[in-house]
Amino acid sequence: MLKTAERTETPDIYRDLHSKLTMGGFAPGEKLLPGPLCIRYGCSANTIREVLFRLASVGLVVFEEQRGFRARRSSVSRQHDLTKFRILLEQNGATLSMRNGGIAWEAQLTAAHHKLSHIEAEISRTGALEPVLQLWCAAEWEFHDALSAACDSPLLRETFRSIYDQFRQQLVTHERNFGYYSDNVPEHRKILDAALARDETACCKHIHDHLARNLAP
Amino acid sequence: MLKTAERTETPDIYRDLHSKLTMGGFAPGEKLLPGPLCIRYGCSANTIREVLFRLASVGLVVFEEQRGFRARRSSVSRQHDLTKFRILLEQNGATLSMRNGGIAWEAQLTAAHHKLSHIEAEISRTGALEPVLQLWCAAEWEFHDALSAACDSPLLRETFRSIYDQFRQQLVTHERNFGYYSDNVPEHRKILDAALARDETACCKHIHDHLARNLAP
DNA sequence: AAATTCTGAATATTCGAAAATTCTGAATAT
DNA sequence: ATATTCAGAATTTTCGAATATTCAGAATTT
Repeated sequence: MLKTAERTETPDIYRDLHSKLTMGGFAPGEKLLPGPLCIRYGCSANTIREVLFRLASVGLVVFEEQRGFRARRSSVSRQHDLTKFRILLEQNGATLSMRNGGIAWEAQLTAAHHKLSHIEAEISRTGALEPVLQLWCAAEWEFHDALSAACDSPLLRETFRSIYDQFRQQLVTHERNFGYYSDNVPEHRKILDAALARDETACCKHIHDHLARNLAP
Repeated sequence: MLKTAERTETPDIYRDLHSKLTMGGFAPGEKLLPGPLCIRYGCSANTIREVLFRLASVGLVVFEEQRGFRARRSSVSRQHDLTKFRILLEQNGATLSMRNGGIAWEAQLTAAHHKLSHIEAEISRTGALEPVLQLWCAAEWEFHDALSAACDSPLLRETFRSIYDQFRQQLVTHERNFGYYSDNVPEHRKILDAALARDETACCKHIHDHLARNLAP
């Protein structure tokens, strides 16, 4: 009924922190103190605590009994682990989609790729990622999500969402360009073509190659 | 410092509810009301809420904005999804373990199997699962966990733990015997032998066959 | 010097109650 | 009959304060 102007709704707090965590708004391992966050969002410690528990459940935040919450620490081995696990899920999701998916899936995947390639063409042309960063992130997720969209496994998709976000969170701490590479354009293309051609082997290979550079350092 | 006799520690509440949820202590979809649980454990609604959030993060409980917590609903399609995902993770974890694992892993796996087969022999002999139910559950988990123990992927293992528990939670609602089958004995044996022989194909096949009956109904 | 104990400050957790929301079923209207 | 409205009850969510725990550095002891 009565709502203070500065009061932020709980789901909004969740979204805002989620976005900050996946876009480099916190340093790896940084303590997430209820105090300052209460002030920032105009709510009580309990509400912050609840939101942080929910972020912990998708792996972006780590909770330790009696010592609060931290943004995930980053490490090379974690980067590798996330990459390998992501490859596993994405290859499997795509393979199942290629088997189950029909016209609707092809349309969804093609549409997602079209949006993404349009944005990536823009980035190549201007040479600047910044102005379209939000758009690019959303489009890149949408494309990769669409790959698994017809796999018919809620568990796989939910797990993939979580792993994708953690992967992204990890990446922004290591790389300057939020994980954007100019090679993305042909790579996304190859994945799309193989998927539409129902070439499981090729599609898995291209997914692997697309992500493999994160296994190097 | 001063602790009431009936007061239960938060980690204990978590463990107790976790165990109830995976052992059929709640009906599928049953509402988990803070009120009664507060009384049961002698704590405030907030503490219960926190524990339920943590159980939601491992998938045993479902949280819906403004309408509280429920034990997971069960369905055939969820059973299938859990089974397929579990097979994927377990095959992958075992395969990686066979490649990375050394003597220590073999020893751990053998030990886990030895315990498990001892208990299962006991069950076969007496025909009664009940008296050793807790032991059997722990041993069955330990064996399946040991399969992935040397896979060198914390993410895979953590995800597997969560899926295994949800699988179990699902099973107890459909089956009378908590998922115990007399065929378990030879099946576990085959998995063990293939793993020790580093026969990846055979091991994956036996893992699949061991779980495949959950894809039927 | 190294280890241990103390101590105040900072932080995390829990509480009991207030506020907001959803649910239930009876009363009314279509 | 079916649908809609509307209290009252039950439940969820949030709050502000009280309690308990951890942390960091000074003081003490080995």
